[in-house]
Amino acid sequence: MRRSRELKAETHEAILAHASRLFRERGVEKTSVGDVMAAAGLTHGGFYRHFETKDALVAEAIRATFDGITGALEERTAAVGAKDAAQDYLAHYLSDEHLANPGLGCPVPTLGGEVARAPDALKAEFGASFNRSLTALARGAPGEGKAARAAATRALAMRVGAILIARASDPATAREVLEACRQAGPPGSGEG
Amino acid sequence: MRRSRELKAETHEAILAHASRLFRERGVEKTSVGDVMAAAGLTHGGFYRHFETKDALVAEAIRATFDGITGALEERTAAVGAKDAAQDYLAHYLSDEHLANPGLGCPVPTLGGEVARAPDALKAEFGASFNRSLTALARGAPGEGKAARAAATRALAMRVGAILIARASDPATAREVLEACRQAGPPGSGEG
DNA sequence: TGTACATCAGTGAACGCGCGTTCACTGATGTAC
DNA sequence: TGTACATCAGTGAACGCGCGTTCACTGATGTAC
Repeated sequence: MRRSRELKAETHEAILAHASRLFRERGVEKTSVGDVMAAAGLTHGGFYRHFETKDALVAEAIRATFDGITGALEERTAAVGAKDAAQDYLAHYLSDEHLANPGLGCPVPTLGGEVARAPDALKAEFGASFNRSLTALARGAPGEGKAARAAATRALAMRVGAILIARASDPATAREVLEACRQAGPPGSGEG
Repeated sequence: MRRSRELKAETHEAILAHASRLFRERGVEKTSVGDVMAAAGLTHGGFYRHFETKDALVAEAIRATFDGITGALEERTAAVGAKDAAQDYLAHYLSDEHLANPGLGCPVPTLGGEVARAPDALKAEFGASFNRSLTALARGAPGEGKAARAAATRALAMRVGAILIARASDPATAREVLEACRQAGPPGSGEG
């Protein structure tokens, strides 16, 4: 049953993609290696031909998830400019769609808590990946250099907190929190 | 080995207090019933004289944790006024001390992700408890009624996101994110 | 290009382990008289 | 107030279960000649 190199690479990507989604939907601890492999249409035993341990998968999946966001921001920046790309991203962040689809959304609210308790190596991976996304976002923030980056950081932090609170609460509270944060406007515009 | 009613009540409170701390430090899933009981100086078997299930402990611990914050805010409001109480709380939120001590800190960054994936009943408990804390905080925010509450929500959401990102990242990224958010100033002051 | 052999992607049973929960038990506390 | 009995807080062994990981195996792919 040996597969070709190309098929193996496809399998590797499929495992990563399903892991990325499942980790965000259910959390890392509640997602078993078997869950990920079954989602990819495989059995659990073959997992170790692709990753040394579950922890290695977690690190690679986190990087892949952030890289997807960074890449999408860069593509959108090329298409409509950095400012609109950043504002679109931040507006969508507080949308009902993002609220309802953690498996397709930002990994910070979904995985941040678990990563915070993980070994330093994973935090380094998370921090580095997060930084690349932040850099892409900051290109669309008002001001120069550090000031723009700080404004983007504040804008993103508020939205991360808002989504985290909203997802952990009843629907009425979720609505109120998102509504309050939508009123903040774009980064650097006062509150935001 | 039966204990008096008073001793049982003390045991109950001790279990709750240790659970509250351990859940915030390690997460709910990584904290076993045995861990909590051992921290309280007991063996695991007796747990079920106090709580029907681990889930019941989680719900009670989350309520107790938020109630502690709400109570502290109300005491501080009585002592120094609502505005200073709120500003002190928000300033401390972004402190290195809060960053380094999740077990003593706000339960939103530590437990929000796990609660987001929990049954609706727990989300309702979390939302209701969070709302009481937010109400206490909003008494110190500028403006009236809904506007003050919205300003307090934005100020808190930004800080929740900041601490979540900082704890999940390497120390350099953590420092940068906290520094950027400390520059936001008090709620309603522009960025907040 | 064709052949013989080595490699290895994926399978599925099995492992050791920690978990939440149950249960028989102990003996101090609570209660009925 | 004193006594006899019922209750039950806490103990520690045991349970069933799901998990991450290992391993012998299969057979298609890769490679050496």
